[in-house]
Amino acid sequence: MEGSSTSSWDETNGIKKGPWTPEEDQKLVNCIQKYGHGNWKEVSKLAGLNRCGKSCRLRWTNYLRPDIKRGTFSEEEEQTILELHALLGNKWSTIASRLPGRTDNEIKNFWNTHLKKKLFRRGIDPTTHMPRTDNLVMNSLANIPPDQLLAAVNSICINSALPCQDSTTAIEFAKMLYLGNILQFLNTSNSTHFEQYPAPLILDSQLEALLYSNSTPYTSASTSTFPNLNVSQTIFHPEVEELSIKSNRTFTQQISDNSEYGTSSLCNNYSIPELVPASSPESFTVNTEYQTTKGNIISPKDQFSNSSTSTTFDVLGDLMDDEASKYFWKQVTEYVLLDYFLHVLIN
DNA sequence: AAGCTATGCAACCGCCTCTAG
DNA sequence: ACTAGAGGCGGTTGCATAGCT
Repeated sequence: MEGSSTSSWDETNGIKKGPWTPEEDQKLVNCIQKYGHGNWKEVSKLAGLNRCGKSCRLRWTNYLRPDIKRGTFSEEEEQTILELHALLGNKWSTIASRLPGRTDNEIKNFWNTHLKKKLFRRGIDPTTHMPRTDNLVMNSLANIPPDQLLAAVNSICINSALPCQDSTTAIEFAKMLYLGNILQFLNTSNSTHFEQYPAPLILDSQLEALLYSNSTPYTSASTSTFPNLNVSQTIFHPEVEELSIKSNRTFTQQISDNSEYGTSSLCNNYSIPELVPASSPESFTVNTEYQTTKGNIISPKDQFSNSSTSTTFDVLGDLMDDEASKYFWKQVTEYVLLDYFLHVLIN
């Protein structure tokens, strides 16, 4: 940045603006070493700089000051910023006063470019430092007639290993689906594995409005038909860092002999079959089990009496045409979502 | 290799507060 | 008590560069 020749001039005052040159820096440093910096307008004049006092002050405090610590923030510094921000909000100068050698501008930039995104990915609202599930959409679920919610959630979970039995479970499940959608939305830009399959879910406009405006009430299931819960077009993204599943799991496939269908690709702990439209596999089965954080191996049926460790996906038709392909991936998607949510419940 | 996009960060802008006259 | 100017602060912009297609 410095040394660039893109500086501009303030037409009205004949004051130079833009990036500082090394010569200007040297003049400013020499002047401050000689006279100090009581009056910035005076500093600018004494240094022979065509800069306003404000610009000189900023250059000194944010860049030239000898006690500035440059380079990446340490873990401790990061933690301090997080704690102080939770306490103080965007009081950058106050936060900077607790971090020797760091400027408010540097901390502000670090927050906006790194920490905010990090918190968001962890499912934490960077403004309130509270879990992001505590929002209007979550609360609005309680206003949807229980029977409609139950029906809607189970229509999404069709063929899944985990049908909801009551509206309370349905609400909890809907919340988790929603959370999954948010996480998936935040990470679609990194997805390469599924790019050949139906487009990943982008949050629909109504949901997006709820997220960012916090003003549109979620009306009713009958008119909205659960746009935010429409996971049928979603390919869940298993590469999400925060979702990295710590448990060991195995996905095995049972494939008919004449099928070319069955090459696999490993994504974190998931082994998901690649779609190779060729001869028709009749079905394949996913077997899964879970390891808790305490190391116990359990199966879904230990948690939900009607669940199974094994789910079979049927493939429609003789050929994997577009419709069959979509149907197939819909099932896989739902299963992977369920798999993750179950993991969350267990752990 | 060239063009495009995303990211990081220095610097600016506008508003607020403080203080000297 | 009032006012003008300087300093301080948080938000925003725009440029340089890295990474990707």
